[in-house]
Amino acid sequence: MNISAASKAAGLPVKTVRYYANIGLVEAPSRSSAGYRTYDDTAVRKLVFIRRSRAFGFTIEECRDLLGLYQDQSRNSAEVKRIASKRLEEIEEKQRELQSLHDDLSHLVRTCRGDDRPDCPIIDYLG
Amino acid sequence: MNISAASKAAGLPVKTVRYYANIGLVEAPSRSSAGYRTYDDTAVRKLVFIRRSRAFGFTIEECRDLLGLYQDQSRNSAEVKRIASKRLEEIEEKQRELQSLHDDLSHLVRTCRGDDRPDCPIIDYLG
DNA sequence: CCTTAACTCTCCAGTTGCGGGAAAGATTAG
DNA sequence: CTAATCTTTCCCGCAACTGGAGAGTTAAGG
Repeated sequence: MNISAASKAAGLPVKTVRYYANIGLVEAPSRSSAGYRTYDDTAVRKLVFIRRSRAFGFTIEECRDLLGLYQDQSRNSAEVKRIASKRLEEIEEKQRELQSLHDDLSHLVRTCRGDDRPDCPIIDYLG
Repeated sequence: MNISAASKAAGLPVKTVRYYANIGLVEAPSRSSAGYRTYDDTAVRKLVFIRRSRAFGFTIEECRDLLGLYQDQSRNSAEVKRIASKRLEEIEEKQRELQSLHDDLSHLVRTCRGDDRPDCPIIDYLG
């Protein structure tokens, strides 16, 4: 499988697939005689794993750890849970932050008339 | 006022104050004979305005626009409202995204035993 | 067999919004 | 007078890619 086939199978851009090997997140693929990267199903499965991990917002370093656990048949699920819980707390923190921003900004937007006059509670709030 | 006094008054790091002038977000401050930047209350007010705008998550370019409107006595509040509404929609989009991630990830975390055995619904989901 | 399109390679630069740190000059306190 | 504390400019680094240049490779069609 060449890189574009692997990228389609994994659901990742070609550039990203190369990038993940460059930073050592996945092992460097073997090469054809012309120097083309060749991928097998195992490599694609790892890429899919990373794509799904990234979709949860795990950092590359966290993906590295998760991928290690994925491949470790003697892993402790506690370690996986620890990493996931940490991410969950970050998500909850971000949610609180966004909720606060939303409350404030939506109030301002509602009270702004939005016409051709200069009076504006949004500007008043910011200034 | 030297830069550190202005930075304290504005609630922004010194580096950030310099950065905002470098990218032309605020006008370049006048200089003392030794080349030190000097700030007045007007300059500080603009920096505060930017800090508050940034706190809402407006990009630097949006801050540039908002600052222009702030200083434009003949502005239309409609323009301000348009920019703020756009940001509000982004916030809401992000909230939906985070809610979805939260639902999925919290479910996985709840169902993972988190012990010394390898079985793990989180890994199963990602793999 | 030849052309041409599509694919792949490496390398470098840019993105956003700053932060860190070096080296050099200015100012202030004691 | 000296030491500490500013301040300056400059350049690098972060996260996680993305875009593009320039060069080589391969597959399809005529």
